[in-house]
Amino acid sequence: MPADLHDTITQRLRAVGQRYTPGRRQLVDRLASAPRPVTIAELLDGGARVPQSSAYRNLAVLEQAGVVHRIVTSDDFARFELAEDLTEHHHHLICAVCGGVEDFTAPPGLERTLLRVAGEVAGAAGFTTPTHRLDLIGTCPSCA
Amino acid sequence: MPADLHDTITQRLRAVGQRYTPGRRQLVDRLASAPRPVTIAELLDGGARVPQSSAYRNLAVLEQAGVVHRIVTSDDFARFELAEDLTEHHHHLICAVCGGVEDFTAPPGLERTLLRVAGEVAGAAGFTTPTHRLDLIGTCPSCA
DNA sequence: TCGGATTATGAGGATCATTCTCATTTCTGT
DNA sequence: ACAGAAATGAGAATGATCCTCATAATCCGA
Repeated sequence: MPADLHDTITQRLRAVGQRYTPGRRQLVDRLASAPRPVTIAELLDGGARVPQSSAYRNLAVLEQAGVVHRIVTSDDFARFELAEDLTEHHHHLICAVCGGVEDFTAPPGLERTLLRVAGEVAGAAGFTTPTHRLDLIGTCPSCA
Repeated sequence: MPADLHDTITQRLRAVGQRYTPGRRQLVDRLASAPRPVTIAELLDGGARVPQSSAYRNLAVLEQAGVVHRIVTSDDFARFELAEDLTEHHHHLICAVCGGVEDFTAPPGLERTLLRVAGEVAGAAGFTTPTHRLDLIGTCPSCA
């Protein structure tokens, strides 16, 4: 968590004509301190009073600014995390039963290969600014 | 597309106590002939009359039987494709703007590495029967 | 092959995460 | 401080998805 995290976020919000308000900062703090992607329900329940409509609206704004990333699994709840370039590159281990998500980091060799292949394949299909997402799907211990 | 595709599907449905009815077969045929994952809306619009509630129910049944796979992107529409072991192992190129999905196959070397890493990471986290999903995220030509 | 039990179908209604509306509050620049 | 613009929050509206239930199709034993 860089010391200038909030400065970086301020800049990104400015770039899309948005302010870094207290409510948005509160959301960012929650996401930064969570060890895994967080659902809206978790944000609303977890202590601090965050109005539902503001949470949705501000997460959408933060997503547009490239500050947060929305993750959709097979359950009905979207999950949010800080954008990778604000934390560190990682991937997800997803439970096919309950939709739960865990973080993990891949070995450097695999990442290198992924980066190269992503560029090649995306280029061939005419896609621009490619990034990649690697999910491992299985059954988590509590659903086994 | 194996000649015994429908036999295989019949067996998988039987295994979960379900029948391979004409309506379900129609859905499978649609998915088998599509070059990319298909949305419910595309299934409903595309010529043949498929009642909405039956489409949802039967796709859920086929998913439980391991015959079809549900793909969720950032837009509001779930997409469906035949399970990988009924077609061939492949991955997806997803447009971050419109949510559109294209298929692609990864080089064998990358697949080998992915398989190994998936087993290692999932095992360490206590996840069972791991599989992997590699998505390349970018902007498609029509959204660029 | 026939009848009865079981399962699938389809039309419409219900659900619920998400998004929108709008009156009020807060911020920014002067 | 002030005017204009943007953000907030409570509640209503939206819409993809799922459920209900009466009808129709299928299976199976005799």
